[in-house]
Amino acid sequence: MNAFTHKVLDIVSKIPEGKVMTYKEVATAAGNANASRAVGMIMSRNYRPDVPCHRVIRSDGSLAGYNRGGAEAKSKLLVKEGALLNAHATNLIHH
DNA sequence: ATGCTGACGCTGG
DNA sequence: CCCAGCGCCAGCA
Repeated sequence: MNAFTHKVLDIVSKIPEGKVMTYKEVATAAGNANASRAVGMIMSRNYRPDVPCHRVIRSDGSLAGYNRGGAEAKSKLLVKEGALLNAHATNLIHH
């Protein structure tokens, strides 16, 4: 994989519990502010257990997807960690 | 190599 | 507030 992808995985793996980053934030930190879309692609295809991809959400606060239990499990994890503070997004996922 | 796809993001109507 | 249209990039067929 290229440097960008590697960096993205590295950054995501370093997101502390209780905190979240947006796809854009990750993309920017990885060196390409406009590769937010690619970041999502990496998360969906290049998933691994050491990369807490559930802590990566959209800029608008919504959760996008999760390849390991669905948006449902993702929201539960975030709420549990105290990272999901957006009531609207939470409600959005929790029906 | 070429084209399409998608866990995105922003602007405009 | 909701929806449609573009631009961007790394995978994959």
